[in-house]
Amino acid sequence: MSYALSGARPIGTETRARVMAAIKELGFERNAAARSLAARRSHVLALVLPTVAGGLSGTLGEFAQAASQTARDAGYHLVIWPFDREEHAEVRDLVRQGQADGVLVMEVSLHDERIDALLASQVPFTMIGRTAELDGRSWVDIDFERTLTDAVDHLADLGHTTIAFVNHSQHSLDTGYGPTVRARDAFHAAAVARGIHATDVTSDESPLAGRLTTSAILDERPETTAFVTMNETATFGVTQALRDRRLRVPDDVSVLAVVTSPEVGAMYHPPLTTMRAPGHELGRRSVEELLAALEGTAPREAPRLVTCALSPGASTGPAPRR
Amino acid sequence: MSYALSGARPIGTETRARVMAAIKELGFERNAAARSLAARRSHVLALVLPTVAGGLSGTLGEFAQAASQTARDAGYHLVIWPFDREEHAEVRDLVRQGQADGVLVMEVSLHDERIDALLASQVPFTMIGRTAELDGRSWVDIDFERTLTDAVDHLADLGHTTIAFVNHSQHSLDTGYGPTVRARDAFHAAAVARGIHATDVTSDESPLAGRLTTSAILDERPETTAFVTMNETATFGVTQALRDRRLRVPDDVSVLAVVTSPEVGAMYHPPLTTMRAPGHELGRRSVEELLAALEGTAPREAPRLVTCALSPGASTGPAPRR
DNA sequence: CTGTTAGCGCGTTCAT
DNA sequence: ATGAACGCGCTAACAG
Repeated sequence: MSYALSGARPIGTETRARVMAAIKELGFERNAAARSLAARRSHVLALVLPTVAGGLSGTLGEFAQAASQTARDAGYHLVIWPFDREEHAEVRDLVRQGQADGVLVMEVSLHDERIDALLASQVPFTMIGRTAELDGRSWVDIDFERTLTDAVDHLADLGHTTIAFVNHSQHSLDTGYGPTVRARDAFHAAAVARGIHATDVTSDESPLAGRLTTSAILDERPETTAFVTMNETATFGVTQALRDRRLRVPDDVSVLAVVTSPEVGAMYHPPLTTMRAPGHELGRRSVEELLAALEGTAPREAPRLVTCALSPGASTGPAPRR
Repeated sequence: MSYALSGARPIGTETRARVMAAIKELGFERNAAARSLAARRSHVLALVLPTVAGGLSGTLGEFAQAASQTARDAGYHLVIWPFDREEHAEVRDLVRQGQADGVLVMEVSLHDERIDALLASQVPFTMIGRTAELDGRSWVDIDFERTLTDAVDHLADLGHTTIAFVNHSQHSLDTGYGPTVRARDAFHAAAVARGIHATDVTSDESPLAGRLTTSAILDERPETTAFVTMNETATFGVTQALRDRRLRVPDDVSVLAVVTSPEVGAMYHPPLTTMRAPGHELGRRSVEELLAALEGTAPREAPRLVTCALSPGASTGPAPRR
């Protein structure tokens, strides 16, 4: 068939016109299965994530949109494929069966069996996040070190000397979830660098847990004047606990929510100062990485670490006089 | 090849064993493209939704999980396919090109061009929600009539006589978004039935909009003692406005959030009484509908309308004495 | 119950 | 610059 028309070799202008006309008239559509079979390539990228990863939150939406767009511009479809955590094999088989050409893996932990399976089968993939071991792996991630450093600096510059950090759950820490581990370490390092009295705690992803946690911190360290939170759900509890104690934000206590969005910050009163999760950038970059791996292009040395920018709200202010 | 083994016809126990052994040893995987080509069926169901439909919210997660599971049990993959609103043709072409066998369409409006395109091309689909016209269309939806009736009844039973309803945006009403239209109408009908003084307003999907809207209602109708909200984001503003005016929940004013989840309700203080969006049920039912259409099975007459159950919180109570 | 065979609709290579 | 032929790896239909 004259189907090389679809871009493969030089074509006569007139011939092309004839073909295009025929295509219109017959309402012709290229068959994806036949193309995939012949070309040995599905032109599908799979975005796999744990089932209901906190319910496909706002950040995911932004990420997926950017990734989707980038993929489309390159002639690929991005499809979101939810899997339970235990289904390592299924993730790998998506590619081995030719359903997808490559995989974007979200919510990776420091030791992630899905990644082991992918590596063992030589399946092309890019991680959103990082395993502990990195060589030979393609990834993009939030720069937690930089983000937490900036967060601590912001508060230290405002005169705060005792800062608490409300992290993700203990479970996520125990299972080696990268963001939890990295953020904790970075917070500590930044606090030491600025001579800050630091408290860090984990909290389950619920407002109630955040409230209890915050309450406990205030009991133990009443001199705490600032909270950095990296737990969207628990943050609701943090502000509740402050309200319970008649502590005003930001006059008595400052709250800085990191790796979230101003939109979420706007749900509070006053609106939270946030450090925005760079979902868009991560989405674009991760697809670029994966495509480079797929097409054998040299994995261009672009930044793999993306930072969260400070988005001023009304929840951080100068430390109160004592 | 003896591949009918994979379920198509009776097989000798021993033959089966031999084949299975060979499969293990060679690490064999069936090729999806070849299967699709030969069988003229991709075994993929596409869940299409507008790009960043409010950021793939919590309800979507629940829906997707259930749909995904149901599809898998039937030997299908459910893949989430984000599209911009304007890309009607692309949605249709997914199936025409054989990328997917059928489509689940989310966020359908009363007059939805995507649906028109699907109908014109005879593509199998099921709507999550309903167009105005329904015949020959497969759908499942939330029972807004019932939900709003239950909501009004709940509050009326508590003695409230003036109730305000905070709906989705004016834009969604203007563009004929089913839930917005149906909920408004149902609220009115229910209020009339119970002799309630009803106010209904639309609000943009932001806390600020919810706050201003609520404030305006309280100015105009200070006798309002209860709010029904169907706008997750704006509801944050509703409670802020009440707090601004020193109105206590539920002593002075009751708040009932419908078509949301107790988890979201828990982000409030006190926790909101909610009517839970039946994401799980909708996900399961919608895939069942679509599969019935695909496999030519008689579209079994199961309920297409699913109701939201009341989940008690602490934000509704008896109407205050005047 | 089991072995064999003919396409499915494209990409690709080989002629022209 | 174009047409023709082959085969991607399977399913389904047909013999045995």
